[in-house]
Amino acid sequence: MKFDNPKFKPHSSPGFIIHKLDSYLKLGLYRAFQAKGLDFTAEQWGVLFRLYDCEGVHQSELGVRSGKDRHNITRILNILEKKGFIRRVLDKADKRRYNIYLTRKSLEIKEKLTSTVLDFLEEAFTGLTKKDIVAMKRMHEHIIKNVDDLLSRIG
Amino acid sequence: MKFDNPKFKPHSSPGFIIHKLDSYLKLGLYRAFQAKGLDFTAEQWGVLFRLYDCEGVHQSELGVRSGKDRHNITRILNILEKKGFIRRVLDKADKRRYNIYLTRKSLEIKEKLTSTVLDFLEEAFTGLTKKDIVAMKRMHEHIIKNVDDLLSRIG
DNA sequence: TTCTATATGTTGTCACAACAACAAAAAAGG
DNA sequence: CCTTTTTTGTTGTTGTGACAACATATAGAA
Repeated sequence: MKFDNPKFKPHSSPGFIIHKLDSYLKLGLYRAFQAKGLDFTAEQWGVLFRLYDCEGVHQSELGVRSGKDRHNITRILNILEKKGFIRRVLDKADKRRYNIYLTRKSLEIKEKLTSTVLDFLEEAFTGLTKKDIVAMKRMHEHIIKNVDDLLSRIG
Repeated sequence: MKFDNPKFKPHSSPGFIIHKLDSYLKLGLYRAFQAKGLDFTAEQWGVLFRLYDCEGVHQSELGVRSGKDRHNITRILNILEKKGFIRRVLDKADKRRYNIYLTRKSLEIKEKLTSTVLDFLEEAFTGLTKKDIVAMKRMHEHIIKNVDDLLSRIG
């Protein structure tokens, strides 16, 4: 009964804080990109950065690896394609699939993107020790697992 | 230099995990509501629950208190009004303002909503101690402050 | 082989966040 | 008092997440 007491208030609810935290991190990273003339959202960066590791996979696979469903990956890839950062190539063996490849343009900005993200993270996590961050991450993953179990049970 | 090392991977980035955590908490709460026949998103609940404490405030004030800007609060209130959970009442003294009031319907489901949320949180945070949660929340607020400072500086 | 089920990707809808532009009302300044 | 600025709320656009429906292609079962 961690929450069932008279002092429970929505604005101090863990969910409320976590939502705010996520919003701030996304907005902060977006601003950090803007400040360096990079037109990227946190999600677009997430997908592109994932591609640096697994170029050539098809859309659904990329979605799984970057935590997006196939609907959302379609639209994020539309944007990245329009901006010239990725190419869709129809799979010869399975004509349902588009395999995704990087362009020269996206390879050229990889370093700048990555260092911007690292600088931002350094600043966002200033004052926390590595140990803190590891402990926090473990708790986050624990909660995710709890909710995942709950979702599986509900269906 | 907490992040600047060869092992840095996007899928283990704190931002990635936090985004996933936020998504799961919102989806989990939405499902928990659905399972009890309650048609509420996490955000709609957040605004309504805030109103239980400060009925009668005007929209922008409600937005500040529930962490939404005035654009988004307008749309969330549109939904809550359409569903019959709130009423907009034009302020006599300041005709720019709509003060927001609860309806009988929203008062009647307050208990059911609240207990659904508390049950969900209990389950989501199973395995974490109160001390863990307090420590986690403190870290979250610390990061939020770091990013907030950064955003103020960038403008 | 043929019929059915599944996988892949697209499109449309709704909810939400961030942003710009707008109208109306109030406040501040002269 | 009148003009300018600010506040309040709305609307439109874009990006994202969750969902449903769809077409096409592949896989599996009869």
